[in-house]
Amino acid sequence: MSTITRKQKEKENRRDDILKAAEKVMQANGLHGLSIDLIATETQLAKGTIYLYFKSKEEILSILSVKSRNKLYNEFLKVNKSDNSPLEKLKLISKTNYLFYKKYPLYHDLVSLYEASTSLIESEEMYVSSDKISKLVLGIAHEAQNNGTLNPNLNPLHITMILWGISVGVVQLIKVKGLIIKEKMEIEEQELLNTFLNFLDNGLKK
Amino acid sequence: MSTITRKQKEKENRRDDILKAAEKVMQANGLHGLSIDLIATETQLAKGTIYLYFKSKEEILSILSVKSRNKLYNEFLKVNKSDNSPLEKLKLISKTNYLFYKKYPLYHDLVSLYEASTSLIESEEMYVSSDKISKLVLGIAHEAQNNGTLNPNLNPLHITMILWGISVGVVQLIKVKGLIIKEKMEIEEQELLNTFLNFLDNGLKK
Amino acid sequence: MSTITRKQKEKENRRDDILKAAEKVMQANGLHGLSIDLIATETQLAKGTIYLYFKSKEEILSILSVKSRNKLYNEFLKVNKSDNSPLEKLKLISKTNYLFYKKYPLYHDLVSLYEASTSLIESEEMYVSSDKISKLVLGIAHEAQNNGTLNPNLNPLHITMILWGISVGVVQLIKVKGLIIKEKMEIEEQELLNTFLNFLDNGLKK
Amino acid sequence: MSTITRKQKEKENRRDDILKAAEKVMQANGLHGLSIDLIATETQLAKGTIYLYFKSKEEILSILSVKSRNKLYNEFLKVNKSDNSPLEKLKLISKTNYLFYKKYPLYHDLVSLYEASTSLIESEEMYVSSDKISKLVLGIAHEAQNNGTLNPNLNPLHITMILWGISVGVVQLIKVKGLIIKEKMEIEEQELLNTFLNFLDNGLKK
DNA sequence: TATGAATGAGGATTCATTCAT
DNA sequence: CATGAATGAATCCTCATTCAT
Repeated sequence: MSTITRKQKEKENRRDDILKAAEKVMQANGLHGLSIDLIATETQLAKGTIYLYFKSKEEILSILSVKSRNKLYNEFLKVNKSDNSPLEKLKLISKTNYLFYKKYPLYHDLVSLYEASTSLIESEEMYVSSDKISKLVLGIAHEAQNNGTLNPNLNPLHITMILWGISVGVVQLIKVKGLIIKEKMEIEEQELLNTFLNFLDNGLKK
Repeated sequence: MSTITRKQKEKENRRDDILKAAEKVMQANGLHGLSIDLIATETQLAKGTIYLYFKSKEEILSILSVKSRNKLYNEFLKVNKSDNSPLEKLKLISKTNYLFYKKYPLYHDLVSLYEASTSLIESEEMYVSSDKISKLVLGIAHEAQNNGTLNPNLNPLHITMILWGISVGVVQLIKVKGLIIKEKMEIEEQELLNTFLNFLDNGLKK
Repeated sequence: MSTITRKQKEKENRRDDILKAAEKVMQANGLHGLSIDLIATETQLAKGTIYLYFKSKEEILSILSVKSRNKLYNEFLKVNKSDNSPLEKLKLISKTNYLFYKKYPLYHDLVSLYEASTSLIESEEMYVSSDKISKLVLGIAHEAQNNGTLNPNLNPLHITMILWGISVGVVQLIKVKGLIIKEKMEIEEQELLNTFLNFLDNGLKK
Repeated sequence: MSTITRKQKEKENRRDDILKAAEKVMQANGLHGLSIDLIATETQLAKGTIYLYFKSKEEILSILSVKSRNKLYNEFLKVNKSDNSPLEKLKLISKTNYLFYKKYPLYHDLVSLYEASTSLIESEEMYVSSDKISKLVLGIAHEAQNNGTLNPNLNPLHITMILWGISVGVVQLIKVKGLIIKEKMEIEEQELLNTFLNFLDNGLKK
């Protein structure tokens, strides 16, 4: 391995350390609780050093957002590899998004950060990570169209985007209104999800 | 008009001026770009003056959020008064939410601010303005259930929440991914909406 | 009664109202919790009106401080009129200062405000109210000197000032360290006072 | 000297610079005239820099208050090491307090700040620095009790507190009324002090 | 006289980013 | 590469006082 590559690897490691630290900080303090200071403390690096590896705090957030989206993508891949029917898979995609939120709340927040705000720079990587997901879902939607199980009124490309939008929306709802839903309306989260999946089934199928 | 009422009216006007200025600032700088300083500049008032009319920045945001939600509520009321079938009304509620976003993007953001964040105090007014909407939609859902047009798998209360979640989600999607959707996917927003409404129709009906 | 005098009387009343309100505010919020705003609210007057009767917040404090000192003076007068021996009276002066603090904590604070800080303007009235007390005590000290009960090493004028200084000092101590004295040192306030009075007796007598 | 120690020393120096500046500001503007802005100006540092060394304005005041009390404690220690009788020492403690005020008026104010206000946080250090003094004086009082020179009516613990209270009180008196005492009463400060010490002697001894 | 709206100088604190070493 | 001290713009909020009506 050449010196250059080794150095690059070391640099990569440092970057990873910093990103890991950033995650840790956010896990403890929430998305908005992230500060360069805290990352520095966590990594035992100097504040200035962080800036040798990332050009801004926003870049860190961007990268973590991409990572989160990739993680989610992997979950979606599993769904796609399962031997469910295309239509079933579409529903599972949505359900998986919910489960992802329950399992990795921070990663879900990071995915949403980009999905639901304009605060992050539009990078190529960002776009790719998002597009990958779209392509995957789109493939499934096409299958469903081809085997005639998808409601013919629903353009596969359109429904791909919509599925994403509403899945994010429902999780957002649960996240923010969860307490009210549970305590004032006495709705169990699980049942709400089931109703949503029922509705989804209804809405998608022929 | 008595002096007292005139003075009250003037005070009301000032409050309105400040709220208008706050809106203007947010229109230019985004929800998070609001600052008392900018409001002061915009209104040509001293910073301290703002505090004669509102006790904190948060109060301003709260009020604007409630106002926005009430505005949206009024739009929903119109839908409810129309002579469409309950099921049709549910769809229209969702569509109206989209139209509201197109017409008053800032107000839509303000509605979401409360829906999607924990940054605002939970005031009674806040809750009421939110609850009013839920109640309205729930009423329609019950009608749809009663006349047998709502899919019996869908609990009216659940579907009320879900309808809200997915409507917000789809608008979020359009807002954030609008450009990509249009330029990279060549989807017309209008058609996307139509597909969504089709999907909604399918999903809700028996 | 001429119009002028009536007006003056009304003016006096207003001043009194304002002063009363100021006291009330301070009773609730402490010396530093006084603000023109709160006085205005309490009196149901406009803020500007306060300034028609007093030229500054400081003037209000000054006057209240003088009043408090006069109130204390009256207590001292009673001591002087009692048929105790001069030496006994000197001790009673000090004890009375303590009792005054217990009975009217606010007035005591107001007396101290002037005694223990440079924040107030030196007005003639201020001086007089202070001087009156000195004169009174000085008279007693002279009596004690004349009847040979006062330690001849103690110049009456000097001891007058010292008596005042240490009396204020001991109350200050109790006020600020009261809790520590009681809880950590397990000293009863009453006993501390008794020791002080014993010490005083010892220190003053021949 | 290792790099680490040198850096620490530099950091210590900066802290000292800031504390010195704070003292200077207070010397000019009084205890309440201290502001971070003025410290920044005085040190030629940016406002934010101050916060690198101290977490709040209050911390600065706390530290200076503790420092002052420790300085006073050292003066008291000298008294204790002298070969005066215990009773004499008690008087010297009080006199030293006065001399301390004359030599370091600001430090005296800072000692009093804690003694006479509730504005500072009760920190452990704060308490210790105060307690140390009490303990010292208490030790002397016990000696005086044991060798039979202290008036048996005076509980040592009580008299310790009282001695502190009256010492502070007399200095307060001189500080605030000094001018009046001198010009209107024509009392020399020195003689007033002597009378006080005489009184003290009388009061304490058997 | 009375009002009370308006002022604006302060004041404390935070934090992403830079730069000399 | 690494450091971490320094920056300073930003931000919210307070309150005694003034002044036009």
